[in-house]
Amino acid sequence: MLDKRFILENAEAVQQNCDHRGVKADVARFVELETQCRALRQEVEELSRQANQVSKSIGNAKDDAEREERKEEGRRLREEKDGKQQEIDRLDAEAGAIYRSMPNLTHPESPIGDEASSKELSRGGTEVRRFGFPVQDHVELAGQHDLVDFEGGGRIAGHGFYFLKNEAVLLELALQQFTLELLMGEGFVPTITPDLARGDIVAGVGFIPRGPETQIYSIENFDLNLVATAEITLGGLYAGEVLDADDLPIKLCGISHCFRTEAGAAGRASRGLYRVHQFTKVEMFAFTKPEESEAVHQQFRDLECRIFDALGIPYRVIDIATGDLGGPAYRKFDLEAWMPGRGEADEFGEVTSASNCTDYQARRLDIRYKTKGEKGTSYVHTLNGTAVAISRAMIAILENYQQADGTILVPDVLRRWVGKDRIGSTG
RNA sequence: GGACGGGUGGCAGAGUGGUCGAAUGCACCGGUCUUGAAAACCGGCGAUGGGCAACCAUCCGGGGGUUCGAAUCCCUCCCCGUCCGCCA
Repeated sequence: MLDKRFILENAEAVQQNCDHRGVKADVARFVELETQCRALRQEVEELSRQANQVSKSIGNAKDDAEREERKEEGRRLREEKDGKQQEIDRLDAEAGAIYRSMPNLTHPESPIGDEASSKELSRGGTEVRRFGFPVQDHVELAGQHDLVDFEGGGRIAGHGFYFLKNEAVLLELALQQFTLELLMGEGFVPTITPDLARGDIVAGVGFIPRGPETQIYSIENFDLNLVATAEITLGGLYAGEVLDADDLPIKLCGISHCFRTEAGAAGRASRGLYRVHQFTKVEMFAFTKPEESEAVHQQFRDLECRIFDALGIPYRVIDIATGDLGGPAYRKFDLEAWMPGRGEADEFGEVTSASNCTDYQARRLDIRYKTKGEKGTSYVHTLNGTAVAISRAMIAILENYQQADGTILVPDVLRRWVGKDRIGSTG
């Protein structure tokens, strides 16, 4: 959510921002409705005041007749007030629909344009490898070493589900351990979050919990949804609360399973583990003061880079263009890892994403902070970033670390937990 | 899942139809006293929206209802606690 006052005072800039982001929102209409509502609210206030006065005067009415007369007057005033209130509710519903569709403001450096305008900012420390042998993709490698059972997953839950097996299981746990250790060293509080969340939390973070285009699975007969990311649970953690400024920034990381319907994604590059309905992810999340959020956003990006540098996987960092930003994001950096199995045309695949949502989510979730000795509260800024999404990291590891003899090396930093340095036998 | 008890200002905790936005205590802020601090005493102190201000409106878990009037009565949902059941 944007600040309504800001919209009223900067309608043109807000409209331009919506246009840049490819969002159809009639800002002028919103301003008109909001202005009407404000006037009506004044009238409702005045009627409330009068009605309250009448009610208070009933106690000292001199007889029953006067009492009845004043009751009638009270009834009349409340009725008039309710009528106007309904008018407000009607206008407000229309204004609210426009309001909710407005995306966050945008960082001045974000490239303007559609997906193709996104800008590469940098490359990771690991050079793209030249293979002297035919490259296999992760599905072939996983089959060869019995690491993933797609057929089994399909049988029990449908296409897009899978069993991890053998070293893939060890790799998943190793990735979690490695990432957690690194983040805890940076002051993140580790959590394992619920995998389900109530509808209001899901919506507050910015996902649509139900309906035809939803990306979210929901539980029948319960107001519960399978989370698409721990951003939902971590962001919702302090919904409705006023945090102490001295406690900021609060940096959390959360392990959760992530469930996505991937509605409408059929046909896109989605072989194997790339686009699945369930995976595990370690997510970073921060609540900050407004002036801190840019720095924390950079930190999130740097941590993502450190993780993939440590894993020895080549990647590029992308500054996402306005047309490709989700509603809550003010600015977004993606890491795209080199996945040689994807083929010449599209060898980089998204592995992480770090967004600064400024106060957009906080306003919707009502998360504020208060500075001791100062009056009033302000909205915090929220940030989220992928530390590691296991399924995609797994693709990158399998494909980048494959050897001429068909074995797969285990990245150095994971060997402690995997307990071996190579998947498959060289003999 | 069942029974009962609860959800009120930063916290604790009164308040069961009418000057209640709400006693009291703690915390907090200002002052007196003190070399300084503590204690004691005096004063202040909820949030949001509108207004330069006086002031006004709204807010007692969420939503709905009854009433001239609701923190208070009714319905409903959510959450917390205790006990019982079930269970890894």
